[in-house]
Amino acid sequence: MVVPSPVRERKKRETWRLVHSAALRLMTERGFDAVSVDDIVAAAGISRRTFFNYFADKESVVFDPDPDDAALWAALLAERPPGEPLWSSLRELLIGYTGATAERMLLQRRVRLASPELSGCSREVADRFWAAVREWAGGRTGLDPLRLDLTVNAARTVLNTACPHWDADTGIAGLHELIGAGFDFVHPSPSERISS
Amino acid sequence: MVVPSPVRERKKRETWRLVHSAALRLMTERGFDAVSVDDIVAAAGISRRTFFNYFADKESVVFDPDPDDAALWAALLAERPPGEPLWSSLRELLIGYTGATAERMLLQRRVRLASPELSGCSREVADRFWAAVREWAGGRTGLDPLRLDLTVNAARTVLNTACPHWDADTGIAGLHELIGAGFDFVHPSPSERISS
DNA sequence: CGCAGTTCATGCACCGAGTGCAAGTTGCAC
DNA sequence: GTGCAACTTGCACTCGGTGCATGAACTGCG
Repeated sequence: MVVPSPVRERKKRETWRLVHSAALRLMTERGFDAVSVDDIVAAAGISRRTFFNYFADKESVVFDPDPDDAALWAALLAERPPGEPLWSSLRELLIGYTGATAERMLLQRRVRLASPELSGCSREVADRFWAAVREWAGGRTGLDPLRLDLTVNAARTVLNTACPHWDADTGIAGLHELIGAGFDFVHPSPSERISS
Repeated sequence: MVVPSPVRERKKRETWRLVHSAALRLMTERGFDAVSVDDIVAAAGISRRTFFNYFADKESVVFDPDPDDAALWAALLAERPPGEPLWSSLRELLIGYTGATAERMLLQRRVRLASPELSGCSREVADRFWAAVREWAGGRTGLDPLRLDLTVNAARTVLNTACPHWDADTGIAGLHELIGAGFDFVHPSPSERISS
């Protein structure tokens, strides 16, 4: 992939957002299962096949990050100070990321409320995000792979646990409070056990 | 459900195990995606429709607990001493459960190795198990719902993180070592933060 | 401008997962 | 036995998802 020309890229992002917003609008109205891919492509004015060029599957249209998000989280990762403990970095990262994508967090929350059938699905934000986080964290700490994964996955669990407890009326600040409380509560720490 | 007659129940368990073992045998050979439901039912000698009477979907045949497991984990939960901290209870529970179902853990692990397409699927053991744990924990502690969920989900994360790191050659003892290390490392604790 | 190369959208045929329904079979209680 | 409930089965159908081949749109270049 040799950096596509800006026009193509712009169109792709436009189409992505068009399909995405059409899908989420329908899903907040009727729920995830009650909206078929054909409904989505009809509403978005594209072909069924094109839908699957943009999204690997139907769930992805809910959970995939915006095309611009990769740049966003890369920036957030880059601005973490060198010596900062991993757990603190992850907290700030999630605060920053959810803050910057607040509208989409709220949208996703609304879709979830309208779609109880999605309750088993654990990805509050996309897998690609966490893959990037995992890779970044791997190059920054002397932690062994097990503890590294434990830490990153614990952060993911904090977010995934906080989201269902979030009352959307409290706004993104309410979510941030829950995330903060979760990070304080879980807080993995190397061999700092209180009682054996 | 008014306690079914023993013959019916025995037959159901037999069929469950028949289908389950046929499915997992095929999947360890060819991988999850390369085995269709039709393959499974042909190997098990039942009808396609019956398969879906036993399993909600194809993934369930890998991850659903054995019919007897509910009794097993109920027993494990019952034998936790009254005053025991939740985190310790969860650790012992997972040690006990994975120990008692060691063969199936090893089988699942083999299926996963043969099926990279399952990597995104996060349920190392079934959802019903964790639902039962969550309910049990809820009646045992003064923790608020958020922290309760954080604790239970953290335990789940420990297991889900430990499993991919597990070298099956080390046997179930190797897995238990990883689980123990994970529980020591994560260890959610109410406001016991080391550094602000 | 015209041309070649690439990217992308689309239609089509197809596979496999999962469901609703209605009819048949099997164990159960009396 | 008879009647009832649980279970199995086949069938038709919907929907998610893919491979492929074709055509349109955008690209850089002379």
